[in-house]
Amino acid sequence: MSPELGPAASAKTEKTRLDLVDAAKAILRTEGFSAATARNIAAKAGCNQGLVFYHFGSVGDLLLAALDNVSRERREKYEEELVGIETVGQLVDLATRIFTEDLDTGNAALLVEMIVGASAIPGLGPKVKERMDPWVQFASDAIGSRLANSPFGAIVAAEDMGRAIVAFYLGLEMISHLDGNREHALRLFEIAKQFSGFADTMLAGGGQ
Amino acid sequence: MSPELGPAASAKTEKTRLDLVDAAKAILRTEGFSAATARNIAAKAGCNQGLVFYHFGSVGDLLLAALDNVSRERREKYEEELVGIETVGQLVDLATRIFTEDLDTGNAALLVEMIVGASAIPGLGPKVKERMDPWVQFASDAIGSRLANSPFGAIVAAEDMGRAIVAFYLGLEMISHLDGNREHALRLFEIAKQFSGFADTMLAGGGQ
DNA sequence: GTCTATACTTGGATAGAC
DNA sequence: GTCTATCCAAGTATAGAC
Repeated sequence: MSPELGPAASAKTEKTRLDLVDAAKAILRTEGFSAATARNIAAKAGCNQGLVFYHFGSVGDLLLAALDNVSRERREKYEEELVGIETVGQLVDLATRIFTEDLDTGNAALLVEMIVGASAIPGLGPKVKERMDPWVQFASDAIGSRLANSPFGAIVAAEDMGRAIVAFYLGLEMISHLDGNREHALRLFEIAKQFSGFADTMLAGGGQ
Repeated sequence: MSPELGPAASAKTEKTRLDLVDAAKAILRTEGFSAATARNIAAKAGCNQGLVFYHFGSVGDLLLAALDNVSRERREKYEEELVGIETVGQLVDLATRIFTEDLDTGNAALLVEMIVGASAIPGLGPKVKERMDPWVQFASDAIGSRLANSPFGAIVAAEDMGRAIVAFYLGLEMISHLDGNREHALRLFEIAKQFSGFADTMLAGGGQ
């Protein structure tokens, strides 16, 4: 049989690509942008450094592929979890779960590293921004549809609120990361939970 | 006259040190951590690259000196502005002014760059953290003394609130920087201002 | 104290063998 | 498609002349 370009052959090269993406994700999560070099990533993927450039063209493009991968995974998962959420209390619970998970897996760190690290590679900034917008949108949608008819909705646009939430999320990751302590951040979610009861009361009274 | 180690001689070397610190600040503010190399900084300071190591020992220590310098400047300035602040509305006004200024001067960017970039240099993280703590403290003090007697004060510890504010501040800088637009962030402060009237009413009623 | 020169290291990227 | 070898650029840091 002649060497095929069929499923078997492409499956192997696809594995290499996936290994590289996974390795890039792992390094961004645990060691940060500055450690995400072609050599480091390839070593973790168990393949040669040159393959980064063969498959992705540049280190920057591999990192973008890693960011895309994480974004897709998270989006699918959390959009599923969003259905059925009614009260502000439930929304805060979901936000707490998302944040805790992203903090522990390192997904939040990956996001921060890519946003801040983007300035190190010319032209990377706008591409990272494109990939961040869906997250602001997700937060806006999650909150907006539930507060539009409330007193809050009259004052704050959903998009502004979504941006505020994402900003808070990113900032909390930075601080938690810096002092190596997630408890401070998690306590803030407990406080939000306490206020959510108050918010639900207002929504029940002031809604449509 | 023999070459003195007195005021004239030390004044010149002091100028070199200051030039290096100023250059480091400028580069961190406008080009970020990854561009803050000994060569870049020395070029901007108009002196030789080797002087970075002569005066500061390493690039990391020069960057810490730059961070110290910015922290001191800001602290002196803003503590002065804090006296006489009574209402939550005034507090929000001050916060807006601080944030706007830090955004436009690049001080907020410098802070973010140092926090995130710290992981690139072994041992830098804890030293940056030491220099961040006063900022959380400043925010805690500013808010804590004014809300301690309110319904909020019963639920939220001043330190938690200070951390939340700093996290929000850092996150807003990241997002504003990424999409090159400060208007979105500033709109959130306008919203906070609208709510501050509500808060002041509650404080007037609920406080001693 | 400041400069030039240089040693050493690391990282992006490509060429060419297999 | 994957590997080895290599080029080139940039960065930290030091030695030694001035």
